[in-house]
Amino acid sequence: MARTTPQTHGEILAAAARRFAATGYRGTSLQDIATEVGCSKAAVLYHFANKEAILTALMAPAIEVLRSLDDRISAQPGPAAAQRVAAEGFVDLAVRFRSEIALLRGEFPELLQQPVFAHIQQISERLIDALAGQSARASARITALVLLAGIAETCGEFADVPDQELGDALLALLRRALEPPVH
Amino acid sequence: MARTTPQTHGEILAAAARRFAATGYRGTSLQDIATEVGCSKAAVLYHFANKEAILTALMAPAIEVLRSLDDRISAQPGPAAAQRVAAEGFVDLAVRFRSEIALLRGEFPELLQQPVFAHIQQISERLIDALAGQSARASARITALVLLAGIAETCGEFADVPDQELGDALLALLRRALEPPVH
DNA sequence: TCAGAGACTGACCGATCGGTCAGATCAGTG
DNA sequence: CACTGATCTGACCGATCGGTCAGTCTCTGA
Repeated sequence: MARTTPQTHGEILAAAARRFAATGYRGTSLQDIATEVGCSKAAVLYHFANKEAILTALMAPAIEVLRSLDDRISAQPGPAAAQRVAAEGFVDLAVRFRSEIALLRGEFPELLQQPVFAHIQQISERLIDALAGQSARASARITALVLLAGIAETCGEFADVPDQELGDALLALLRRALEPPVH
Repeated sequence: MARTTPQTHGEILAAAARRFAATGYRGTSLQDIATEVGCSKAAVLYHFANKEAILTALMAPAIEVLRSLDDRISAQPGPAAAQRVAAEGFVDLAVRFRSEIALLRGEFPELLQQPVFAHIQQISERLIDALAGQSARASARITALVLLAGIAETCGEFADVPDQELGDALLALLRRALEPPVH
């Protein structure tokens, strides 16, 4: 059963992604991942310090893109421009990283409290502000939060829809649904 | 420590609702609930057959309303009427039972597979069909799913918003966002 | 007075969790 | 040949999980 290939690291990541997507982060044990890879649980923990490190490695690229989107939104001159950039950027992120986002499905609240995702919560609040057109109206904030959560929660379901089509549908939805900023 | 009052049943339900809302169903242990009530874990299991029975008792009223909404939608003469009834009925349900729905946050996928919620999955698929105007277009189905999931996932966050205001905002959002049925 | 029912407790069970550890295997290097 | 470092294993750890069980306490009605 000894594996001579040192590519186990990548195999573990791929297996973990499949299991997390199927049964969630909490619902997946290290033994589940090890079984899927075909190695021992100890081998998994040889390549990764702990279970959280596996999730971190899987989410790192998406988090980096989210961070840069946050910077771009902050650099916009006004609420209207910020809303447009936020909508387009978030849809692009959701489409490109839908499989990664799907890993977090239903566990956003708990997972966001882990130190790795410490900044994400603040970023998502700024994202909601931008989508709501910096408006303090309750309806604008409700709309923004529903759309943000809805897209994040469901984008993983559309694995069979082409990027272009999914992106167009989501962007059209945001354009119809978001309330224009008061000026 | 012996409690002479036989109202523990209700206290357990209330405590479980608080804990489930705070840390989710999986993230709440029977011991957590018992500690919150101020009794032993065995006492909790004296009043309820098992952990799932507590969740079932908490969700029963909301499930009953969802079932009747499903019936009302099926009785509509055409896609346009069905879409309108589905939108209004779902918003009403989300607003009235937002605290109950919040208990399931992030655990819909796993919880829906439990026998208690066996029918819910089919009902929610019919709900999506109705909201999508019975359309087979991908964009219509994407829109319906995003809105349904977004509302279900977030309605618990607006505990401080009055029913009327929340309902108006959500219904207005649905009216703006949903694609009209093809006829 | 006392039997019995309802309410409840503490101790315990097997299973599973994330994680540790000593050691085995093996390829490469001098 | 000896040695080293990377890879991996099986056995094990303490903690926690949902759930069981025998027995205790209190109240009530005959």
